[in-house]
Amino acid sequence: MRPTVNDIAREAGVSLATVDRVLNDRPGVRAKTVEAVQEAIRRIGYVRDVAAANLARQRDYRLAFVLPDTDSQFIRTLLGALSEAGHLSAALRTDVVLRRFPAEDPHALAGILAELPEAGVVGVALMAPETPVVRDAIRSLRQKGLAVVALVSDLPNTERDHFVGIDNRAAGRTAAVLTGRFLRSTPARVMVLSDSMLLRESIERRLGFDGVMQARFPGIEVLPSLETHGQGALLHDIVAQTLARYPDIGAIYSLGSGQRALTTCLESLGRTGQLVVIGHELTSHARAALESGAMDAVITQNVGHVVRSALRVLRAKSDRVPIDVSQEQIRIEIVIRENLPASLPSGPGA
Amino acid sequence: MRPTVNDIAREAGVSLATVDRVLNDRPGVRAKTVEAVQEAIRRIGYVRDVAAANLARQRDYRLAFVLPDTDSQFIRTLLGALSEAGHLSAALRTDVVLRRFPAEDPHALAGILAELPEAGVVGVALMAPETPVVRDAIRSLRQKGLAVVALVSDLPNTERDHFVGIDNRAAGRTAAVLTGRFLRSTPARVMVLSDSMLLRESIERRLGFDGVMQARFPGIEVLPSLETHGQGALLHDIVAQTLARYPDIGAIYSLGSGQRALTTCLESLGRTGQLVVIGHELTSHARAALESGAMDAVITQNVGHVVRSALRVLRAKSDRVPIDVSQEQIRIEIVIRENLPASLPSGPGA
DNA sequence: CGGGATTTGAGGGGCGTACCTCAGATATAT
DNA sequence: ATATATCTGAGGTACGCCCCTCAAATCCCG
Repeated sequence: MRPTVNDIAREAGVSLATVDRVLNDRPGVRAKTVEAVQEAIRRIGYVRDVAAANLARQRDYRLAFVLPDTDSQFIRTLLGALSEAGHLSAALRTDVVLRRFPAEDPHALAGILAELPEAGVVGVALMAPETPVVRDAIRSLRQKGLAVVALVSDLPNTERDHFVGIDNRAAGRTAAVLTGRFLRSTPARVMVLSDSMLLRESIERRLGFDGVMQARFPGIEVLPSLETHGQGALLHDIVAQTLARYPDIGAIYSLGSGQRALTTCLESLGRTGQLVVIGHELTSHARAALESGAMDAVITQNVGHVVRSALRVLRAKSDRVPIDVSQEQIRIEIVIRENLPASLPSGPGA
Repeated sequence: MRPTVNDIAREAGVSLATVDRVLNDRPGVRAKTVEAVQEAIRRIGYVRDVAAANLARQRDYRLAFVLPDTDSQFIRTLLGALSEAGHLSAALRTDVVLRRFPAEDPHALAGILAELPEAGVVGVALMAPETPVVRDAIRSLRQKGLAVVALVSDLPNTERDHFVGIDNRAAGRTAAVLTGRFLRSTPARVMVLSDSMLLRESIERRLGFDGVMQARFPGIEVLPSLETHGQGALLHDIVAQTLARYPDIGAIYSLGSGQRALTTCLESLGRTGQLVVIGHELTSHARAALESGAMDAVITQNVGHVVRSALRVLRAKSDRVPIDVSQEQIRIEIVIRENLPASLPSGPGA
């Protein structure tokens, strides 16, 4: 039988009211008595029944996901995972609100963040670049008692409680090893594509990639990153020109998550399957590319896991309860055609 | 505000008692009334508050993990994950009992399974080979209302509710692609090691491996599986002899999870780093081997995830509640040094 | 249409916790 | 020692649900 508050009271020789005051940090208890109660708690191994507590407290976790309003494949995948997690969160007295902000406008983002406390939100999962305004907005949220986690893209110099995502340098290193080992002939060049090199993820991946390439694959030359700004036509031109200029390109490393334009481009150039193609994020297009052989490997994080982890961490932080570190670690997954997870009925759609 | 049982009563124009009878399948309600109540439930979108229900019902999930008593690295890792999950399960009113059975004795296993219902167990996670006795034991458990999941090793022809683990054929295919692509020179042979080819996992992995090798890597010859029966000395002799006999062996594929003997053996032969070495299951030794470069890749399943998934599924089955398919899917993970997850303080000990 | 069987309603007690009030006990300062 | 401030105990109500009992209402059948 699990010990209850009544057991604590008996064990500590105090009343239920005092135990309650101690448990919930209410004032009006002598330090000595607090001590005695805590000692009793330790002795009998009491663990608060969170379910009962939440019931009594009428607690429901109102959490916000704040994402840029860009319409990338990755964001869609994330939204898919979020709506999927939403179905089940009813059972966990959690309700999730979604806020989008103009990708290039930190002030708009700060405004949105500032409105959250009034909306009764107790925790925020935020995917955004780190800027001074955002740092201030986060500090202000924390001071108001909200829990804040950085999602996918870390905000290391802010007061966020936690980061849910992967180490992108390690992801870049992983991509480099696969590229290097998958390449058959060794004096070769690698083309690197990126939506934008202003994004922290892209920079970090590139750093990791270059580090490994220099140290372990001296026969491979990595070209400077080519920015495509999410524009398919631009990407097509760049890739075609670069391939023509360097006939010894043996691999393409795509730093961002937009894989569709790349695969259709290679298709139209008749180069599908001739190059090692490695990219990031398992979107539905990346999945199709793996299946068709247009891509060789995808380095990814399990977005379902990311979303669920963010929810769990926000609840835990909001309860001031420790998190299970091993469960909340997001792995850098390597996906090839052979270990592609079965796709599930509910796609990344709306 | 989430609707409650009272809302159902009001909406359906019946009393609370009737709602309760319907919700909990208690007798004494006309079919028509049942219908009306269910209609009301649907209309207002009622979802039972499982936490409150469990509280009222004094429910605690008594679950059993039944594992062979072999002392392999993998079992240790599994036990580590289990004890880790145990810490946190207090909060989920779950208590886990562990039962070990003599690996080669299906009847002893059946006996252990048969005792579980009397011990108040409501769900079982079982890792065992499928035999007729075991099939019968599982059927009997199911008939008594227990939930049964197969752990790591599937029991496809039994009445188990669910399988928590990976598709080992796909895992073998994955290993094959990595082996084939990591190998530098192509007319080459691959040595295949296995603790025992009687285990379903080994057979399935081998099948997957061979399939891909034949189809995609015609220049690679895969040798017959060599059985080492968990004996380090035997493994040493076999590996040494085989390497001497076939100088063109370029890779070693280890079907089982015992990687320590292999790496020490290669070390003593002075061959570390010269061969592509790929194995299964991320045990602490496999982790060390990846870090030192003694192994090139490990195909694995996240045992922490496996254990937590088993617990969630057993609870869900026991509540007759649907499971979240995407969350319960166990991925085939590819681990190389670069994406090795950080090791956590609590190792696979005790 | 009566009588027995079935269905329904009303209500209470409980699960473990939160949060409130008020009276009484104890400590502290003067 | 007294007045005041601080601490403590007793008890109640609530959360959403389960499970039980008993009486009243309704049904079905002959």
